[in-house]
Parts: sequence; C-alpha cells; structure tokens
Amino acid sequence: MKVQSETVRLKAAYHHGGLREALIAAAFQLICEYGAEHFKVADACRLAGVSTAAPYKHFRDRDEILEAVVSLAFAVMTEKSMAAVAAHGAGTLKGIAAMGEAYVDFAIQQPPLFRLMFGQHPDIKAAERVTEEGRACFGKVIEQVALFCANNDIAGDATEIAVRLWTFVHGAASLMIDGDYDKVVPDFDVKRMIREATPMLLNVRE
Amino acid sequence: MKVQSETVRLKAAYHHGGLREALIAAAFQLICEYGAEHFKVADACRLAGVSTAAPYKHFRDRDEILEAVVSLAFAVMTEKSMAAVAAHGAGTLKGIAAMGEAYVDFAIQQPPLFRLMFGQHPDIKAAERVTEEGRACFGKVIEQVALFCANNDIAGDATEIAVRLWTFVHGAASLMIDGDYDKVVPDFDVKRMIREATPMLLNVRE
DNA sequence: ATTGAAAGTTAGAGCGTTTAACTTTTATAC
DNA sequence: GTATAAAAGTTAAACGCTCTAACTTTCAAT
Repeated sequence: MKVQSETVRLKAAYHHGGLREALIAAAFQLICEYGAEHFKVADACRLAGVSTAAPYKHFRDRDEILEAVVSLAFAVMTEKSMAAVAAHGAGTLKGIAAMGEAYVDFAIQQPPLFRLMFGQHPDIKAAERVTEEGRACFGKVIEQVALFCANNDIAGDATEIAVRLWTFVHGAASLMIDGDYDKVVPDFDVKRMIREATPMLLNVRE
Repeated sequence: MKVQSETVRLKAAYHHGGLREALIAAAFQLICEYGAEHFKVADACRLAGVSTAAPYKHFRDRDEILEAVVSLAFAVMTEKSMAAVAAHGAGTLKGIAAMGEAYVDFAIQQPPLFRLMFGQHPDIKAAERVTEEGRACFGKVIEQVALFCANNDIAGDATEIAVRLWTFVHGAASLMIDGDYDKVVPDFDVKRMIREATPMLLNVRE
C-alpha cells in the first residue's frame, strides 16, 4: 500500500498524470480572467507546474488547447440556456425570451469566452467537437420555437424564426460586451430591449 | 524650378515627405487584404519603403496606426449608409431597410475592417477621432428613424428604435462574416431576413 | 552659414511559440 | 523480475515581431 502511494507521488513529480486536463482547466481560467488574446501557453504551464514545452506532447499547438476550451464553453452555455427555459416554461414566450436573456447574460459574465466562441478563429471553429457542441446549443432554441409555434398556431419555419432571434441576441451581446452601446446610449438596458423585441421577432402581439 | 523639383526628389529619398499618410494607406490596404490580426507594422514599412523603426516617429505604437484606419473605415461606412438611404428614399421603410443591408454589405465586403471597428480593441475605440466618427455614423440611423416615425405617426423614441435595428443588423453581420450561420443554416439569405425583420422591429405591418 | 529639431537608420533587447535532442518513467513481453 | 520500447517530461535555442536606444541625415530658421 505504502509503496503504491509512494509510487503515485513520485509519478506525479515527473509524469504529471493528467496534464492534458490540467492545461485545459488552466487555459479556461486564464482566458476567463484575462481574455484569449492575452492567453500564453507558458502561463498555463506555470499553473500546471510543467515546462513550456510539455503541452506539445498533448496538443498540436496553442489552437488545439483553445478548441478544448471552446467546446467546454458551449456545453456550459447550453446548460444555462436550458435552465432559463426550465425556469420560465418550455415552449412559452417567456421561456424563449429568457433563453435570449441567458445568451446575453453569458456574454456579459464571460466576455472572453463568448468572443472566443463566436469570433474570427477559423481553425478553432472547424474542429469537429466545437461544431457539434455549437449545433447542439442552437438546436435547443429551434426546439423551443417549434414548441411555441405549435402551441400558438403560428405559421412559419421554426428554424427561420430561431435564426432571427439568435441574430438579435447575438447583436445585443456583441455590442454590449465590446462597449459599443456605451458610446451611443450610456446605461442602456439590454434585457428590457430583448424582452420587448422577442415578441416582435416572433411576430406576435404581447 | 528644376532645382526645386530636384530638391523634392532628394527629399523623398530620405525624408519621405508623407510617411504618416503612406503608412495609414498601407495599413488600410493590408488589413483589408489579410486581416488586422495579421497586420505587421513591418509590412507597412516595406510598402512605404522605410525601415521598421520609422513609424515610431509618427505613431505612438501599432495601435495608433489602427486608430487612423478605424476612423477612416467609419467615414466610409457612413458614406455607404447615406448612399443607400438616398437611393431608396429618406425616412421610408425601404430606406431604413436599405441602410441595414448596407451595414451588412459593408461587413461582407470588408470583414477585417468591420471586425476592427467593432471588436475588442479598447485602446483603439477610446480614441476621440474614432468615437466621433462612430457616433456620426449611428446618428444617421437615428435621423432616418425619426423621420420615418414623424411621417408615419409612430410613437416611440427614435433612438430606442434605432438601437433595436442596429442590434439586429450587427448580429446579422457578425454571424455572417464569422461563419456561424454556415454551421447551422448553410446558404442563408441574410438580406431577405433583414428586409423581413425591419418592419417587425419598427413595429409596423408590411 | 550655423545649428537645433525633425525624420530617418541600424542594432538589438524582450517576449512567446514551437522544435530538436536528450532524459526519466511507465508498461509490456518474456 | 528485467529488458526495452514508448510515453511524457526537460533544456536550449531558433524564429518572428514590436519597440527602444543611439546615431545620422536633412530641413528650416535665424
């Protein structure tokens, strides 16, 4: 017994044991705190307690670390989205508006993560895991819109309507976190705008 | 006369004469072609025919070059916006929708410029010239919405409505150029969506 | 004509990613 | 159990880019 745990400790000293996961966790944290543009592989190494060359035994390059972070981020967003719907009623106007608010909330709470997920990063976005998680996330929106349309006898393609809503909340999130609203309408209440615009985009009267 | 022009030529050999402007032009071109994230000061120097240290006699740092590019870009966008309105009628639904389409068109035609204008670049955005040009650009939208409201007896704050429209077209432009629509709705017709959504967001029936 | 400021130049420091070559552990096969 | 190959680390250094320091050339003003 003693020998085994001793072995494990020694192993930990050189062979980290879970470096891949440790680096992803470190990257996630560092990105949330300082933004992806300031993320240095070397910093993640410091957190994990290994040399700066170690990551390249587990990842192709810096981008592959970011890929892992982005798929994780999408999973988190999907979860928050679902929670918002659950709290306000599946297939209802309120539920759909709450999803929109959750989207913007996510962006406001984790701007660097949001930027990484939706910004200009072709290599990261091309990764299969990322695409899958992204599609899953949007799928939940389509689902809710379809339910709403069925419940309220509304004609129109659910996907098309979902895209319209996505477009709006995405614009709101982006303009918000990049400080563009501030330049033009300081102290703007985005949440209110979303609640007001959602029925308009669903083409129903409140 | 001859002596003067000779002087000018010699002057051009060492003292460039208009390096500041030449660098801005080079930067603008390089950014349009390759994206701001790949823009190297050194490349602009090559185009202008000076050493890599020369720019620092005219600009604080790389960001100050980008500032100049962004204010230029806003001026171009404002112009295109005005042209679109002029072509479809000031203060009309069509005119406003055309502004929206022009916004998205600008993004599609110059994605790197659009990203630089609205992305995460606090130092660049804080520059006074940039802020001014940005506000001027949005001012045109408010103007048109106010006109439309007056002409059509529509209640509601013009600024608020303009922000709603801006939010939508900004989301459309962003999702378009970053390839996010493609992941979910390939071959999506953004322009059509904008024409359909504009009356919804203005809260009028087509 | 002189001379100080403006606008260039060259050289190199500083920083991050990534590769190459080497070392230590781990796991397997006998 | 031990030999040995593969896995997972390490150190050292090359590369590419921004920006500074120190020096030079040209311009403009007296």
